[in-house]
Amino acid sequence: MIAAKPNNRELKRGRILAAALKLFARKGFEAAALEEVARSARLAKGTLYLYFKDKEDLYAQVVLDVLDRLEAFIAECLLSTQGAVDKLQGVARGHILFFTGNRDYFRLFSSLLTTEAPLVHRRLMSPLLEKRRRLEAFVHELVEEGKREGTIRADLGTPDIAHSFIGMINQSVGRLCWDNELPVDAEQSAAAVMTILLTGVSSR
Amino acid sequence: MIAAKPNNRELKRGRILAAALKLFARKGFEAAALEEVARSARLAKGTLYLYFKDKEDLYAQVVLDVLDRLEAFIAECLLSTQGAVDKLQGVARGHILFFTGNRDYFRLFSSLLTTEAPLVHRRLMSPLLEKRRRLEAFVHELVEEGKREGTIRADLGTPDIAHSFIGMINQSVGRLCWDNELPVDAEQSAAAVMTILLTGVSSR
Amino acid sequence: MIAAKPNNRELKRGRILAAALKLFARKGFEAAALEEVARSARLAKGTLYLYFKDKEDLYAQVVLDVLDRLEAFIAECLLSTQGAVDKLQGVARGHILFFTGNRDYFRLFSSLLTTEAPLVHRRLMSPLLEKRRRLEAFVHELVEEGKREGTIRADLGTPDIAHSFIGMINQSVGRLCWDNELPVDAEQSAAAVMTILLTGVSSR
Amino acid sequence: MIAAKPNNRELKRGRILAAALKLFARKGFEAAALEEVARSARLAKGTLYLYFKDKEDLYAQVVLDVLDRLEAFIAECLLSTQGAVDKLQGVARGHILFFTGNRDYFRLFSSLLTTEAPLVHRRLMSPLLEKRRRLEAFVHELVEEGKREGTIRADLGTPDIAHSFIGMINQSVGRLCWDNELPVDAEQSAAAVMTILLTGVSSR
DNA sequence: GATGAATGAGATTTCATTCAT
DNA sequence: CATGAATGAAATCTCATTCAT
Repeated sequence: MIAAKPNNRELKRGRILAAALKLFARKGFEAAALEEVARSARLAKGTLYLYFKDKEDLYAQVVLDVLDRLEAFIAECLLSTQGAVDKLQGVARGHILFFTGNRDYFRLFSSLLTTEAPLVHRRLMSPLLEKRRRLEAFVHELVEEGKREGTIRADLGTPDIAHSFIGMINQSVGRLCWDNELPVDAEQSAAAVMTILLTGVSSR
Repeated sequence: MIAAKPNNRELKRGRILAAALKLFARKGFEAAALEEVARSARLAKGTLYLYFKDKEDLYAQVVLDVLDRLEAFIAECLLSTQGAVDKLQGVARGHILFFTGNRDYFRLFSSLLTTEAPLVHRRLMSPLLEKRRRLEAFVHELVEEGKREGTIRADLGTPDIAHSFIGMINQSVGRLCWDNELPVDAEQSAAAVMTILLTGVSSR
Repeated sequence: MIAAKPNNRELKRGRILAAALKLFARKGFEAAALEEVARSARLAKGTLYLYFKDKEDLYAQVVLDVLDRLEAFIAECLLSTQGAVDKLQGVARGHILFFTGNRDYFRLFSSLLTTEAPLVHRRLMSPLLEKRRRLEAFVHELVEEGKREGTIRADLGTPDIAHSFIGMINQSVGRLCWDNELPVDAEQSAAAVMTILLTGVSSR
Repeated sequence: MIAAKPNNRELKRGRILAAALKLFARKGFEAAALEEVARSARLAKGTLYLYFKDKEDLYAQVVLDVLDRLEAFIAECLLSTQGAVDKLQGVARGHILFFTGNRDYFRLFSSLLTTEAPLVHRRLMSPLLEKRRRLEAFVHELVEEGKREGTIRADLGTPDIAHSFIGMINQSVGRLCWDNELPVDAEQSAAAVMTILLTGVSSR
């Protein structure tokens, strides 16, 4: 009984986040109207302000929420992996599965890089960028691990390798998310990325 | 005297495009205010409408302008190249040089993928997407050429290779454009991308 | 308490309609500024849009409102009339009383015929024209009734008679509404119209 | 040769007046754009201001021009008439012919009564109202003449008769101008008006 | 005289945010 | 806690008018 109230609050907060995600992802920060977020969450407009300070705060929370889910999902994908290369493939599979599983996640993530408006307020954005950086740092680590294991070439710069990997995954995800007609086969896509990353495309 | 007028007109049109590029790139389509574009171009608000039908038209022209420059620049970078691999490196160098030369170009280009609002009006966006598709098609062609030459492995899917290449370049450009402190060495960056793409990161 | 809210809403809607009527009547559709309507209704500009979709919608509602009142008023004027001629006189008295009672009604009604701008949007105007047509149709009916009764000459075209009657009333109303100094005696004016209509002005 | 220049000026002034008439009549004073007037007159926008002080002045001149034509046309219609009743029929015929001959004349004339915007500036509108009043005064005179001749009943008020007549004509003209499908038979319409006016519609 | 580019005031409309209930 | 009516700042776009050429 005592637990019911907070649960209720969490429930509504979740409804708002879900509604806001959909709208921010599809229309962008500026064009998304809080009116519609509220309607979609079956709440009154004014109620949003009981859960979030303002529009930017709501946006930040939505993004943080998605980043949390991404991190958790990736972690789960890595549970039964062994070795740096296997883990990298897990990261690739994880990303592809996560984003193709809900394309709004991807749209939001993409716009994260470009929307400058909320970026102005660094205090809000810094935790977001923090999170993003941690994901990148994790890939860095895996590459380093691979080098130590001897499975990854030591003569290439770790940042170069890490960014190549991330770029290939992003593109892969992007292709699957934008082209609606493509059948999504995360396993196959992750495998293709790993093959090219590991062995290169040169015929020798 | 007769030549002065059209020159003048082109001049002002250029001022508007430059001002708009800066703003659209930094704030996005929605958040960019025409008032500020006008002020930045040292013209009155209403004057913009003598050169562009409305905000969307202005946006479209800005993007078309940038895409034209990109295409021309890439073409120039490919003049003295020989063979598919060489040309791919030229494309990589071209992209990196072009976007790091003016970071607003990159910001605009990124937002092109995410901004949904103007996408609604397909008539405006279709030529833009057309142009983007042509760039991708060109990379596809180069990969095929490489396969025919025997310099690129035939056992990998052309789309997989092409998208990996594009993803790596984008990430490379993105890194250079977002991290202000990085010294930009397009030559070195393009070389790193090509090395990884061609020979892979596996130690075997 | 529960009843207070809807009442309040209706009250404000009425304030807006009244303010808009005054302005549309005096300045016409284009020249009337919503800013002034809002000020006159003691509301903020944006509040108008909680009650009406846009300016055209507001205009349409104002006109519909006036037409409703006119119809109701005429109906009331006909309650104790007997026979076609008596009813026609009732219609004349009703019109004259209604329009001279609030000259803005007349101004709005006049502009209804001439303003082209909102006419473009037929969906809005069609119900208005519908209403106007019904009033005309009613006069037609009365004339037919008079012919059947034998009180109105059967050798004249019903449309000619009806339009003459309407024209005479309109002019009468117009004269009373435009010339401010004229004392308004609806009874006398209606009687004069009916005398001329019935017996003509020829000395034989 | 000396006459050519002023002719040229008169020619252009005429083109502007014609273009403005069309636009003012169809869109009303506010909605008519001088840009379009200029284009339709095959002149530059700024040139209009060499012929007219401002938009209101142009509007006033257009209306004066139409009123002049109307007066001249009516005068012509009265050349071979004899007696008050005959002259009144001439006036009716004249009006109907004039306005149905160019419906823009009618639309402008109608809007003259309702548009308040230019009315504010009385100095401009007073000559217009002056002209309108003269036409009404002329009808008054004819009615008085008829009374003196013994062809028109002396027991009815002259203003009542005059306004009835004018109202009937206006309605007649309006019907013919608004209903596009009606065949315009000025002769027949004028005759119907005169019959009803003279003999009334009562069966006794 | 003629032009048409430039101006900027002003109009409509949207929407984040507040607050009385 | 929840509501949603109200606000008013801000944005886009139009157009009468001016003025250098």
